[in-house]
Amino acid sequence: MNIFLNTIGAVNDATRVEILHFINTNGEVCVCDIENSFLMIQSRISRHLKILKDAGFLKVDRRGRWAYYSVRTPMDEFRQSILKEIGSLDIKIPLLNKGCKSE
Amino acid sequence: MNIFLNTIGAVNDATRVEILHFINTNGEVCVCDIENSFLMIQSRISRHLKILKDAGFLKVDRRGRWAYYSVRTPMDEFRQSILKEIGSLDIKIPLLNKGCKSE
DNA sequence: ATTACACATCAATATATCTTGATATATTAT
DNA sequence: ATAATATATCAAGATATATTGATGTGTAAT
Repeated sequence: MNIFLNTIGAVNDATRVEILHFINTNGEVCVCDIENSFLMIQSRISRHLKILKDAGFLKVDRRGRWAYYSVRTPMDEFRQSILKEIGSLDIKIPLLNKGCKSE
Repeated sequence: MNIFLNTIGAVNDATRVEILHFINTNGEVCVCDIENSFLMIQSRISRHLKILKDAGFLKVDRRGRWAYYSVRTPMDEFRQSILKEIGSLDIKIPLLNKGCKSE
């Protein structure tokens, strides 16, 4: 039950649904890209990414000073059905706006 | 987005997941049966049933002074996948304990 | 070693949600 | 009409969750 509620709770927030859809659409992005695209402060983004990661939707790959987030693969059927449903909604997400000052 | 969050929010609560699983297991039940099986006060049950109904998981059939709740049919693929996932969890639900004082 | 950037976490506050008891409404039997 | 049962809704307090700014950690360049 706890795992279920954790999974469900992660997508029970408009901001997280948007971020998840953004990553699912754009593929691997780093935190500063999300920060720059959504115009939200970094700590807020970071917190939401942690929740989505802990719930099994995202994975992180740290390379250098950046943390690259992407949709976790492989993914179980239930989480896939949630992703599919989110994809079918007509959610407005910002354009990818690269935010890292050096690379 | 709002419909999605409403659907998700309805199953983002242990009590509601248990009630939903209970109805999915036992078929059509009336409110006093749930009240008597779960040993919860009536207003609490009623509130949760309303949320599950408004989220598209349950339907009501009023006959006489009773309100009979059951899983809504037909049900879209996404809600079905949620029900399926809940069914796969190992959720403890009480035995059906008929509670209506007359019938 | 120092500076700059990327990211994570903490603590306080704000906001939303759940629970509960009381109260209201509706139906049926007498 | 009155009483009893079934159900719904309201308002208050309790609890959980989100947001924010500050602070901490790690990496890379100078």
